[in-house]
Amino acid sequence: MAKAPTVYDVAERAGVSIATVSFAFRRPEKVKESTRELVLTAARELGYVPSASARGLAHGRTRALGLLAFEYLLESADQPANSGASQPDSAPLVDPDSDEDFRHFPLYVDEVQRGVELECWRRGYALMVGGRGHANTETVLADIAGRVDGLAIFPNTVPAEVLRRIAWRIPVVEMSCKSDQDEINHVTVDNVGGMRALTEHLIVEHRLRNLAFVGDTAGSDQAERFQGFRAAVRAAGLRIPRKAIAHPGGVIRYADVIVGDLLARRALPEAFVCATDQEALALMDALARVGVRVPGDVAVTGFDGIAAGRIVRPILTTVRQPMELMGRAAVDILIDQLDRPDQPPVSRQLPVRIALQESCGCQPK
Amino acid sequence: MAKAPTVYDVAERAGVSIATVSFAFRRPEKVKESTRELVLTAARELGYVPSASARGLAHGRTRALGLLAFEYLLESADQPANSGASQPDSAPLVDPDSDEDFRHFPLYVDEVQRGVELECWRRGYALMVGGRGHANTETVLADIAGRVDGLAIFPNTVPAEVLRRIAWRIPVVEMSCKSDQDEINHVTVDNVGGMRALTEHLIVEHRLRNLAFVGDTAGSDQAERFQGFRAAVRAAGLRIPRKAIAHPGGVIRYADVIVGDLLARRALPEAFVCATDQEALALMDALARVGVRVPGDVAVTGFDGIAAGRIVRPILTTVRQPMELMGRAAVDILIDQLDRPDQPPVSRQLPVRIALQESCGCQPK
DNA sequence: GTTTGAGAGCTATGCGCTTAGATAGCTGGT
DNA sequence: ACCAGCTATCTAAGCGCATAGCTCTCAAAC
Repeated sequence: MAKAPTVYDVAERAGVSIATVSFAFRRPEKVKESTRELVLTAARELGYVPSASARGLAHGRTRALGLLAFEYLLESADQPANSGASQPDSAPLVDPDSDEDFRHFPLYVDEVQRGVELECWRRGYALMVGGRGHANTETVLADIAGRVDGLAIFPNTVPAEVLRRIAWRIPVVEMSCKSDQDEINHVTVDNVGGMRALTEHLIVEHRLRNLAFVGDTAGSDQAERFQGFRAAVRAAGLRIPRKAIAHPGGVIRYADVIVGDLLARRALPEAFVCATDQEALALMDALARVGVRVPGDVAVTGFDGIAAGRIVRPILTTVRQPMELMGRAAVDILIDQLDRPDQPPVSRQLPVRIALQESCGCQPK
Repeated sequence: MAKAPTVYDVAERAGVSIATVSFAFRRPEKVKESTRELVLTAARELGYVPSASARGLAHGRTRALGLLAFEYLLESADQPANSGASQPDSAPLVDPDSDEDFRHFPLYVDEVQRGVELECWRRGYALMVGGRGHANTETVLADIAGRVDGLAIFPNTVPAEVLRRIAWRIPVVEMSCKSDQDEINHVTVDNVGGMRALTEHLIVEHRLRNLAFVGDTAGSDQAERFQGFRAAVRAAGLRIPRKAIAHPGGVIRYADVIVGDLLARRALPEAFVCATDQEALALMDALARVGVRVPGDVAVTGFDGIAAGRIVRPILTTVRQPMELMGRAAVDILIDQLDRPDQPPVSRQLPVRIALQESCGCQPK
């Protein structure tokens, strides 16, 4: 790799000062047309590419936003780059059926991330995505935060304390509902309303009486969904479950245990209303393994609207979040705060949609 | 936003020099444990976050890689951030069936991108993703290139000339088959072998004789697939189609026209072997609209293995690329070149797998 | 008692760019 | 002939960090 040419090289070649070179790129109107041509030509000939580091340092702005990705699946993230590449010349293998891949991607966060990307580009920003990798979250976060003008993060990925320190310097937007009073921006969806409407559907249309809520309710979004569920159950005059069905190790990993336990206690409800699609899918798998039919024996619903829910049979009934829109809204808020600093933190709520499919007993199409 | 504290602020507070602050972070072994504590405490209290711009400038390395995203769908990318967010308090709408979203995401490139991300993080790099937005490709590319230590790009997104200039400064890897002799790295899949195997399947298992290849064959990957198709057809002693079925405006957009034309000429083949999944899906839609049944009247196959192919009925038979792996391999190559400069360009080919599903006439499961 | 050498920390410089303010070259009015 | 008012360009001062090379301290070695 040759040493990269700098403004100095371009300036020398074009016979102007470095200031003119800089202006030729950033303030075309401040430079006479002819000299601008001169500079640009010299730059092209030398293969000059301005250093964003230097610009960021001098200007104080990087024109990049950051996103701390949510790493839901560290196991898979740890696979080395060359696994599977061992037999480059072997005959192609026939692989009749595998939807396993789509169980892991794209998830909720991936679609939100896409929204973040698209909006960043539309607004002329670059996007820096960071992930945990092997380092601890705080290190990675600082790494990203040091490179960008604003930061978007997924819920429950960063300690509030750390977040506050960063929000003190650059705008930060969290893509989840607001927890307590914080000085961070938020993009949320209508968790309560969505889950309430879905639950009402089960009660009114499918005449189900014995509904169970499944999922970890620690996250604030999940808690809101549980709240929406209870509101619907209460409004229908049904018995309100004290608590959600869950497992300390996570519903997804221990779906079999949960199902086995309910079966043993002959306590299978008429419907499993799950806090997330992923939990619903894991539960449907577990139910299938022990021969419980969905939706015949029991209805199952999710929340999010991930692609995997459309691939499985029965298709998952769920509440679809406007994921791309959430990402876009987050970026919109960040850029807004950059353009007009010292604004109070914003909280923007987006609507959701109910997607009635097969797993609740509906016959779509 | 308060002004961000710098090494100077931290140094002053900790009562040391800025060099010590810097060392405390980057070369922990060079400062005494106690002073390191002192510095880190001061840093934490001030909310110090090192500026990556400054570090990049001083050190010459950014520890970030770049990816120029492929923007297959500029229309959708142009939607503003607040569309749809207008009625935040309205009741959730019921939306019985919509898989439209998954027609656009995730596509082939999105899954590759995910591989790039995961591998970057695993290796301790951040990833800068750039997209066209409104600016022209060259501008955006320079913007990204100026920020990173290495660059990954999708095929046919950047003029070779521009690429060469950048590759002269930082390692570049293109995720497609190598076109001519160029000095950039490549990650490829076995386009020829995969398409040949799939075509053979149609000929041998389904006893089809009249096969048509559909798709733009300008891209080098697509050309290889066409080549694999012809090889299989020739080996079976069948008539080799002179050229692929295509349309100047793109198969995807003009699938209806193509189908209408074939129908009018009564020239419907027994199988449409498409160069990409997206083209296959567009074709299947067009066929459905005019009442041609798949796979009853005609078989259809794709290439890529995108999620949307699993969502439609019939499920699309296709050749699955190891997309995540491609992304990982690209990063692997880049980091390798960074660690050991002045190596010759690499080209790594990955194997593919045939996914036999419903659209070719198979009965999976 | 003097010398050596190994820490431990500091000084000083430069990375490549932006930009405020200085300067030089014109035009046109008086 | 002189000055005001432009315009086009330049000079110079950082931006925040990394690091080579230096200084200082103190203990071990002679």
